[in-house]
Amino acid sequence: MARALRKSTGKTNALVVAHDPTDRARDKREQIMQGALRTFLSNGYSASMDAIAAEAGVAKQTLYSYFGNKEDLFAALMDRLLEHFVDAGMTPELRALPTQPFLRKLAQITLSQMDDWEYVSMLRLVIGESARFPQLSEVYLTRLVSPGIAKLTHYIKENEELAFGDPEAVARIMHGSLINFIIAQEVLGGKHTMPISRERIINSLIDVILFAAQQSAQSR
Amino acid sequence: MARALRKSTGKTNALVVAHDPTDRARDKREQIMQGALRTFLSNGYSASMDAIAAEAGVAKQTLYSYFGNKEDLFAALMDRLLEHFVDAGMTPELRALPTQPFLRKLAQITLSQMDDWEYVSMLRLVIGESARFPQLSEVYLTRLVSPGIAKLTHYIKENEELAFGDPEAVARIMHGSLINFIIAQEVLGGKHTMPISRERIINSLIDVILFAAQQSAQSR
DNA sequence: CCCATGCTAGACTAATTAGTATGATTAGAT
DNA sequence: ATCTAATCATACTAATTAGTCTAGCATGGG
Repeated sequence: MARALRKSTGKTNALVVAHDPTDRARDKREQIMQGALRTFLSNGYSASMDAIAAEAGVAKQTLYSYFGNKEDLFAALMDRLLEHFVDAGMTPELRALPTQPFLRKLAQITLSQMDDWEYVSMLRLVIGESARFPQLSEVYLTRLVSPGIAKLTHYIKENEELAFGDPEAVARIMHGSLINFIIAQEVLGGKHTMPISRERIINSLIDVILFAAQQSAQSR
Repeated sequence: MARALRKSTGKTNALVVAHDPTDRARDKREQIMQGALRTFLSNGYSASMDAIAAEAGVAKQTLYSYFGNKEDLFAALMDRLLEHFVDAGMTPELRALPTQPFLRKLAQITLSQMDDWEYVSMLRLVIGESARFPQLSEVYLTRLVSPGIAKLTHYIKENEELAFGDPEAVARIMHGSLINFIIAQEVLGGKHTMPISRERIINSLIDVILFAAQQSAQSR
């Protein structure tokens, strides 16, 4: 990407946002990505370039001057989108909580993504296009899923209240049950067909994990 | 579907399978559906009618004489496919097993679907097309997921070794963690990116559930 | 003031696609 | 043998699509 190094050297226009050529390009690029994001997330990869240009409020030619072709645009977009969802999680203050509140908070944060239309659409897109774009799935797994599981695994290992024989497997089970809840309820519309509150899922998950941990500790 | 009631009244050809007009139509229909199935599962709904006709070894016109249009064909197909996966499960001999072997067997059966290309492709398709064909997701949830969870919930309720406060939530967690394992490992290709054996998942899931059940029973 | 650059609008190409039409071929029923 | 109905191969229409091209417009830097 031809991004010059120089920063803006002097602005002229007071009303409009400053427009260094570099800034200008960055803004256009951003504008395109916003429009493309909405369009792809709404319509899948089959969204037309005309529709994207219209949604972005940009000439079709401009799309092609910023991104060589549809696939490049899609790839760049999904890359950025996934980056955006990379879990900041496992913050120090979260880590400082006692086990039960920690697990509850973690589950709540995970499930709060259900309310994010972009996240839900992204999930559908990643799964739906996983045959055509295996690379996309791979990035999703590598950037989002794997680190999340790794952190949870590490937490379980470090926490002597959670003495499981196979921390990684337990982490995957916890994480998986939550992600699948999002898929069933939001992606597939289960909230209409077979609804259940997320509190019930969270409570039972925590109960099961903590009870099992106690028993596991006892039986060693 | 114009299926005449009369059965075949006399066969002539010894080599070729008997061809009552009715049987003939049923065979053609079957032939079309087989081809359409492979094509849709490989390429998603964007599979072309020409490709389907070719794969089925049938003239395109014949597709349209059996199914009014692409969407009808797709709907009929997915309907039948989902029907095919409706869980026979929870057989009497399974039910007769002690709790631990029962849960293990149930999990094994669920995860054995990972090895079925049709099942994995169906999952991808149902999720991927859930925005364009919400009806498809609904049928999937109603026919496959809901009954499975209901049966497991019922089993938990009836089994005094599994005294959970919220059997349905626990059933959903168990089921969800297994389905998500299939999605992550097979649909998204996690078996290459972040592999883990299904035994570890099954063992940990059973451990967690049984330990939690013991503790739950103790603490009441 | 002028010019370079990026943008726009819209026409255009070539390919693909759902669905239709046609005329030939086949095969079972009488 | 002949009639009928299904099927086939193929060509066609109309719509859509990715990607290109062109000519004009805007704007900020000199």
